[in-house]
Amino acid sequence: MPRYDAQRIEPKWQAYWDKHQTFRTPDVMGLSDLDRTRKLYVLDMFPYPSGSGLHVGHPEGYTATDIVCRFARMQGKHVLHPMGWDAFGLPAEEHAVKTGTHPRITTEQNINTFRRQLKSLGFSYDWNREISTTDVEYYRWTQWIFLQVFDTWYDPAFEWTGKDGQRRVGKGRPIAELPIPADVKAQGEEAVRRYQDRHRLAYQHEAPVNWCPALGTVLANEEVVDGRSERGNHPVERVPLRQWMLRITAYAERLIDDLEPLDWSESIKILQRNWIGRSEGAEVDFYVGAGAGSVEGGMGRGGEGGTAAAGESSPSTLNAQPSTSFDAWKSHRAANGFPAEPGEDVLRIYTTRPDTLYGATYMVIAPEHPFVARLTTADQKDAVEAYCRKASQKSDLDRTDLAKDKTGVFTGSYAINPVNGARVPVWIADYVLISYGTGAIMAVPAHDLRDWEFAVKFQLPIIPVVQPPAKHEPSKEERALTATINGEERCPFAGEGTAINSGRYDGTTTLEFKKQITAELAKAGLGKKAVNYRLRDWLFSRQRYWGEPFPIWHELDAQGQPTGLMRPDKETELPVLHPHLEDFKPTGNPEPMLSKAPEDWLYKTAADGVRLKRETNSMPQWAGSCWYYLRFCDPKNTQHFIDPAVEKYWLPVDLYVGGADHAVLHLLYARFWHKVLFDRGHVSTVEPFQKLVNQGMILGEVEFTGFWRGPGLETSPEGHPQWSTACGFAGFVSARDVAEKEIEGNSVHVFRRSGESVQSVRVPADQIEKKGEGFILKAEPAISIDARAFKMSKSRGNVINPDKVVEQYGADSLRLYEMFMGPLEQVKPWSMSGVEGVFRFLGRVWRMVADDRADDVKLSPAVQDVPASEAQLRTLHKTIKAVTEDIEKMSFNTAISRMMEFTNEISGQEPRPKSILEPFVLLLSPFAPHLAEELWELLGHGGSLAYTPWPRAEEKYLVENEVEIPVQINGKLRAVVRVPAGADQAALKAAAESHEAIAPQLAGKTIAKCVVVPGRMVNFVVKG
RNA sequence: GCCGAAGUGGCGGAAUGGCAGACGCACCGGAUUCAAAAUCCGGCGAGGUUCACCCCUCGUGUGGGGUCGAGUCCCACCUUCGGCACCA
Repeated sequence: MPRYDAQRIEPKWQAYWDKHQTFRTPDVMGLSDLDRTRKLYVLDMFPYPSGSGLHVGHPEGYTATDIVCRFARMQGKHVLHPMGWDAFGLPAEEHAVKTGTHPRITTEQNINTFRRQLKSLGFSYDWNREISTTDVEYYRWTQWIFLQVFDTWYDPAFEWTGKDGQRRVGKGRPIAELPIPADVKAQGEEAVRRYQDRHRLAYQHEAPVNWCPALGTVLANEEVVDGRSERGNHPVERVPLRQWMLRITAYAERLIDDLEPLDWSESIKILQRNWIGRSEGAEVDFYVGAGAGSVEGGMGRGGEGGTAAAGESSPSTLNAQPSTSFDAWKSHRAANGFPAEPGEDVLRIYTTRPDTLYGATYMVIAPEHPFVARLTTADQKDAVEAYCRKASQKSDLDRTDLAKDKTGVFTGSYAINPVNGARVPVWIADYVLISYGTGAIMAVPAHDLRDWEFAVKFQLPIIPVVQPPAKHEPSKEERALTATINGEERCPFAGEGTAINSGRYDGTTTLEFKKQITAELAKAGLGKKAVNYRLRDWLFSRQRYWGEPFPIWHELDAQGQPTGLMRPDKETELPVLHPHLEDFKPTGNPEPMLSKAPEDWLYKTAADGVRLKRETNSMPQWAGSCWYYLRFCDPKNTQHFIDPAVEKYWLPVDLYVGGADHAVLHLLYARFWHKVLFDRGHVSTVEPFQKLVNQGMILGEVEFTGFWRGPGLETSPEGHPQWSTACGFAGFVSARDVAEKEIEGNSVHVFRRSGESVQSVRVPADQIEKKGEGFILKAEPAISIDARAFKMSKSRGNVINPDKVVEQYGADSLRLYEMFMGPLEQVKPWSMSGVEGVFRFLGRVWRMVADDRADDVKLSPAVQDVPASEAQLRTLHKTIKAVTEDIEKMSFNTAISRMMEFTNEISGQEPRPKSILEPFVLLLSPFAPHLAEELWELLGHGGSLAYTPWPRAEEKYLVENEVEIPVQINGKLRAVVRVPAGADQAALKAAAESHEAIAPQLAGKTIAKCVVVPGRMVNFVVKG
């Protein structure tokens, strides 16, 4: 009695594909046909093999790509479809801390679980190409690429033609080609090396890390929540540490520009553009002199005495007499131009509104700005130091969270506005970030909301310099900042208009003003046009064990201290393996884990006698995922990271599918590395991923939540309060009377009327009905209930385990259900009865072909070698056409409905011609490959159908003799007429007019107009 | 706050500007069965009308606008979800 038995069929075909290497991609070298129009590279975002195994979210994207690949193979495409593991990362290391198990062992176990699970779903990966970022032979090349980045500097002015044949400006060039200024060269070899190091795309920089003293370890950003450790809720400090940075900002412009032609959704492109955050404006130097006082001749350095001089300045008097040293400085600038480095006598600021320079009434520098000490006068010293200390302890989050309240402190010093010679006080405030622009701003309170807020709080002068357009209404935010100044209600204006109080520029429009003043400042050597990015350089080091070690050595002096000079490992010395560690306990200080390595790993003496210490930071998890798509093309190559001919054939990835959570960082980082490799001639395309699709998240089953006041609840075995009918209904309050509140970081529900807190409880669906907009309790219709699907999480207990689904319904059902749920890119809730539904469909397909009453597997007696009827052929070819088009559009849910329609129609018929069932099985095969293979075999074919040509929809079977055409009167449907398929306008109109339901309605009325669309519809517009 | 996506039956969803609700789930009725499971057939937006077949009105978040005709296009707003959030 063989029913549809997924448990029998699926392992059988998985073993068959394995044994026959059905999905093995032939090597490019062995291909006679290198026609690139035939190649298709389809890539899934490879998973992090976590200890909890596969999640139902994974097979969603993986099934979609698998369908595309199986479909493409049957259309004769040469498909590359690999899978691997993004296996470095924290959890394995944390497990090691707890149990002492080496992360490599944990990782291997997890990978084995993932591989088994993926194989059980029947994906057509070429498992010969499986790679893990933790493989020694893989990260050897990750380290190699790092060395390429290390060996590169960015020349923004370089004009060249890339491997793609395009002419462009700006190139990552070998460090050996970096021009060395004569004065640097004169200082000797060491100075040259340090100069080069400053220009590399991989460079070192002091940056704060999250150091948690209680845990004795450095934490990743995602392990820090609200300034405390996620684990244990201990305080986290920000301590500066030497870090590796990658100069991604050098590529910001190209990362924006090259986005344009890609086949990505516009919203992802916008997300990336916003992340890069390009802004255009000007850099302007404000003179602070040798302490903003007087300067005798030349451009003397500030020095120790500088701050004292500033202290002598009179307090905030705008438009005071410019000092003579300011004049001297200006003429020096006019003669020599705007210097690349600002020097010590000026504060360099960045602004997008150079047109508001006349309204600058003070300046602000970030607490970390290098000029803080210099500009602080003796009497302000204590206040400034206290402020900066406090600021350094705040995390970025604290600084932004406290946005409502501006803080700051006056340095005691003044700067001089280059456009009008006004003396403006210099303040320190943490609303200015050291990491953006120059870390210093000119404040124009009249036209900047933040500056306004600050100026109001500290009573600094506000000078309007932009006249709003005549019918300007202040925006919401502007109005919110309304303040009483000198007895007058005023608010800031951040928009564009015409200049006032701006000397000879009065009357100029904002746009024109910007252009003019930028040009004039440039001519006077006081400023220049500048572009800034919100994007920061990429902090590329972690203090972990389970990441790629850096192939870098630090030179040590006689005392064993690092000199700051570095030596990369030679290519032939790669890979740099992990040192052996006995235990994985944290170091107990902010030093990286690898500093616990044995001496012989940490130190060596170079041939020239210099003592060297290894870099002890490790690379972030992003590193391995930045280039895996390249390695998949040539995973076993021991000579190159990828063979150039292979790269040229397969790249770019034609379709890349993954979660939207990687829409920004992973894609940006990978694109950046790809561009560096392109500039250095290692890859032939500018972009790695031609088409990108983000699958939507799968949520848990819909839950109904009620709110309960007072006692009377039961307790679940896990100890959570629980409701059942036995509790009655008296304790419920309406969901619409409940508000969500944050109390000490936890969200709690409170009853609006009394403020008392209430319990949220799950209510079974059978207690609920729909009323109007929402849901209510059947028993208590006044009580409204929340209905929502939540993200799957262990704590909520709504996680669906794919293994269980496969066990109960089979992989084909899981695959089909995930595709049938709705559009791939949409967020959608899980529903077990939906799985049941597609399972029943597969059962119907089975019975349409196989005899489920026989004792062994054989064809249904209704399936016969008889010619198909016209109607059957039309059904088949309509289905072929629709399914084919839907797969091409990646509209898998509608493709499946089409196949259901076919089955509904054909399965009841007898006899069922083999000739229409066979093509149908082929249509089904990308979606439910195991069942399709089994039925294909049953229909008398040997071997796999994986390379059988895809059925073609033939037009001749699609034409209908008669069609139904809707007839409307005044746009409302009134009848349907049957007419011959090719009926022209006149015939259609005639048929419509004479229709028994229409004729009486037209009688005696004037037909004002008649719209006839052949093959579509007829509409009479009548009067009277 | 800014940017993006989306609001269609009880639920998931379908509809090149042309018959709204395909397909599936849930539910209801029937057949089969000793009975059940499984399976098969039928019904299923709301309201009205009718013995019945039929037919009519309303209906795609809200309000407006264009069109012979709008779920689809335009304007304004509301709600939900995602991202960013002192970036000068």
